[in-house]
Amino acid sequence: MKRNTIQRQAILDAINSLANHPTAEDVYVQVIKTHPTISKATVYRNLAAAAENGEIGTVGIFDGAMHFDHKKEEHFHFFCDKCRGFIDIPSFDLKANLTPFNKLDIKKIELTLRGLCEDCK
Amino acid sequence: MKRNTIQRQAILDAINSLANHPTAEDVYVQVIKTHPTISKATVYRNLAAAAENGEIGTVGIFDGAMHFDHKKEEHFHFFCDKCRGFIDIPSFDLKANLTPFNKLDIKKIELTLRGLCEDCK
DNA sequence: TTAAATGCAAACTCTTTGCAAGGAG
DNA sequence: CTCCTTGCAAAGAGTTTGCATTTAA
Repeated sequence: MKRNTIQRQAILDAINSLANHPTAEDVYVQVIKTHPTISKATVYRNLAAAAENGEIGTVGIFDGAMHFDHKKEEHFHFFCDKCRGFIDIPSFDLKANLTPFNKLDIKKIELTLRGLCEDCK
Repeated sequence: MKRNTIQRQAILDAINSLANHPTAEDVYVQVIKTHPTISKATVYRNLAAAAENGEIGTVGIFDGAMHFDHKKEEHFHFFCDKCRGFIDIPSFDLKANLTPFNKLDIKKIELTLRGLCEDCK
């Protein structure tokens, strides 16, 4: 049975207020501003559980660390190889291109574009 | 000036003979069959250099470790969440969907589908 | 009351790095 | 003869886990 702890709420608030694509470390740094005694393990545990439940999304591992996403709906990402930031790309339909693979049970689509963003190019 | 060492050649041979999407560990295990004294650090260094040069590709981090790819041409991947294996998906054109983002300098497209493969579903 | 969640520290895995020795060009 | 590359071992980073304690329900 999942419990509504102060820590859990603070972590979800943090990921929403960042509205970024933060790592566990980013979330931790944000949370300790208001809850200075929280443990980093609690941040990891809650982020993993929230991602599992679909309460938050995961972007993937960039620069060595998993990045989480406050948006739950399917969308794609552009990752700038220079400033290391993300830009959201709205989801579009790929099904027509995947009909030859209709034997596969596709549950999730992860599309990441890499290159240089407008400011960095 | 890049040198043609025995180790470098053995590592490239290994990734081609595996023809999989092996991790550095997988490549190491393959290489020590014929070169038992090679160091794992050498495997990591050569894989990183080869990926940098475009001699090999990278698939991304799955199950905690980077997976490399003997194929250099752009293509996509399906990753089975049960058997943890990859299936190659031929590249298809996404440009039409990305015209609203033509300010971005897109250098690489990484598309990973996740779900269950034919055998696992 | 009681089982789930926390905090802490240690452990774990993958990867990188410093340095002396080896080897390709 | 150079200096790039290797092997080794240690370090590093991100993440997970064991366990006693706390706390939500």
